[in-house]
Amino acid sequence: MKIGEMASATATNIETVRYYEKIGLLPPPARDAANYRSFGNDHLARLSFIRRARDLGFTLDQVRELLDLADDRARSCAAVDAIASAHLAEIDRKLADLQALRGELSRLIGDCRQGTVADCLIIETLAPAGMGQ
Amino acid sequence: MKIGEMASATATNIETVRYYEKIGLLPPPARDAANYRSFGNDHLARLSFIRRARDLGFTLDQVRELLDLADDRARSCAAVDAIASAHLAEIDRKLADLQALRGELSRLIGDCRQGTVADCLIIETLAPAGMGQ
DNA sequence: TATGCACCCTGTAGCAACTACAGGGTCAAG
DNA sequence: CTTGACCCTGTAGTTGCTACAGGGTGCATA
Repeated sequence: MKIGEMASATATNIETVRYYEKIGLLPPPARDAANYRSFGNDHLARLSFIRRARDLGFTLDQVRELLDLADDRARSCAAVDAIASAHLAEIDRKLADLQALRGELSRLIGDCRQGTVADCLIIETLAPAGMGQ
Repeated sequence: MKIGEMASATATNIETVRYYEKIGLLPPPARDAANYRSFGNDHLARLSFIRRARDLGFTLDQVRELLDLADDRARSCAAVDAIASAHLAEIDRKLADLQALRGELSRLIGDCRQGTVADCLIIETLAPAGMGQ
């Protein structure tokens, strides 16, 4: 199939497919007479894998590792589990950060009295004492 | 004060200070005889403002808007509130995404039987039916 | 006096993971 | 024969920095 077909089959941008090829995540496909890329089902499967892993928030480097591991069917699954667990820990860290942020920000907004900037508590919180007058 | 002093006073990288100047977030300071930047308290206050806003997750464009608003002390605080509220909504969106992701990923990891890759459920979930054998 | 060290300067390239052109070729339909 | 939908390569832009390379300044010490 041509690049447009494979891209839309995986809800991927055409440029992104070419980008994955360029960075070695997708092997270079055969070319037809017009020099158009000609992908097979193996490419489609690999691209689907990449997309799913990306949707789960894995980095491209992690995807690369997962793809390598997936190719070695006899190997222990432990390495796969390690990558996924590391990723989960990272997500938990981000969640905690974001939740703390949300708390601070919503407290700030809740305090807003809708007056002028001069006594805006949001600005006041951001500005160090004495700034701007 | 020189750049190093201001940077350490605000827990900012020296390069970041120069970067903020370059993109117009900090006004260019005076220079001394050796062409070193010479910052005043107004610069320090402005940089503190920027850092606090960044710590709250505002983008540099939002910080720029907030700084503009903060300078206009008579203006209504509503515009400030709008920026902060938009940011809060964005954080909530990210939180929801991340929580959904976390759920999927932890379910995946919980299912792992620690066998070989051939019957690894993580790989199986990522790979489309029939890939890799 | 030399020299070592901490500090400063400019300018450019790199990171992640794409996205968006510019400038061109190919192919089938009307 | 031209219009439109595709495809190609290659480069530059995005966000918010960070990391050099290659140089200058200023003070203390041997």
